[in-house]
Amino acid sequence: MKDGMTEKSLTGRLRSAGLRPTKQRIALGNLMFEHGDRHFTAEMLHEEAVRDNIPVSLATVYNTLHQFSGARLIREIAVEGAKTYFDTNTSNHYHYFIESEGRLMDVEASESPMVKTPEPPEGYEITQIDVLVRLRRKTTG
Amino acid sequence: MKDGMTEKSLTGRLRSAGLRPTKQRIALGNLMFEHGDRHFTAEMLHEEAVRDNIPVSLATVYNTLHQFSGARLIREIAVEGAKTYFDTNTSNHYHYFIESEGRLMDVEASESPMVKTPEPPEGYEITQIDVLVRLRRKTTG
DNA sequence: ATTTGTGCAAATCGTTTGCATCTGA
DNA sequence: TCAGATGCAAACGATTTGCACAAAT
Repeated sequence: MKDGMTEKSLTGRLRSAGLRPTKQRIALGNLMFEHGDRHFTAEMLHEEAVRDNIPVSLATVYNTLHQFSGARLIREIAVEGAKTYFDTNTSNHYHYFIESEGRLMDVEASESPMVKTPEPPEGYEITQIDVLVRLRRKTTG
Repeated sequence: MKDGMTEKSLTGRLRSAGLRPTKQRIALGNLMFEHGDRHFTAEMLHEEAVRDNIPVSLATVYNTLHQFSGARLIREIAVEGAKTYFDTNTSNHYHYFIESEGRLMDVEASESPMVKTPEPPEGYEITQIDVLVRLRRKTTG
């Protein structure tokens, strides 16, 4: 809403991906992208949409997230448990995960662990390297 | 079966963890540990047990895996999707994951990516760093 | 008009739980 | 004996699916 350009380029990116720019996809896209880099689950995004009076079903949120993921507009992050997280930052970067809060954060580039790409086994190539730095609240003392 | 020592020390390790060395736990422990480092899901281990005529329910397999995990005899690996993987190698090491096959492998120590521990955010401490190297079959050509 | 997307509810999948029964110290 | 373990089936939570209805080109 705050920025016509954002909406226009989102529409264009959807079309390039062969996705019709529907009300729901535009609205969800705006929610995802208008506040910078974000990490969320399908359920979180759905609740946010509902709070914003965007009529959209959870099934459509899942569809949209997977379609956006396929179009490389966002990416999935493997954490664990049942929940799947999504990230609007598709560039190469790593994550902190605070287990007790179920919260994901980007590792700042300056703090980013240096990962030397290993030699993959014969016949295979590396598609991606995920680094998850697990955190817990420091016990005072 | 092949080695009395293995079974004896497993019994001991179970006792130390406050776990009674029951038929099922011993049998599952032997399955897990007798072939060196292994990666598996609860369901894989259950099927293997059934094939070996070890009477054990899937619920008990889950219980056992979590108890062993709590006792640091094995560890969980976050991959993604619903499935949880377990690893008999509890030392610090990283993994390859072949998505198309759902298969996990250890990254050989010599090939291990060098990860520089990042500075955690204020008030938090790092409990673990997971590195998952995603692979796909190389297309010939 | 035709194709694609959406919403609902039911179905699925991995995992967990409640509870009656069994087992090991 | 009896606390702890097991097995079954029902319960669960996240995600997916089938299908009738609605919206986009």
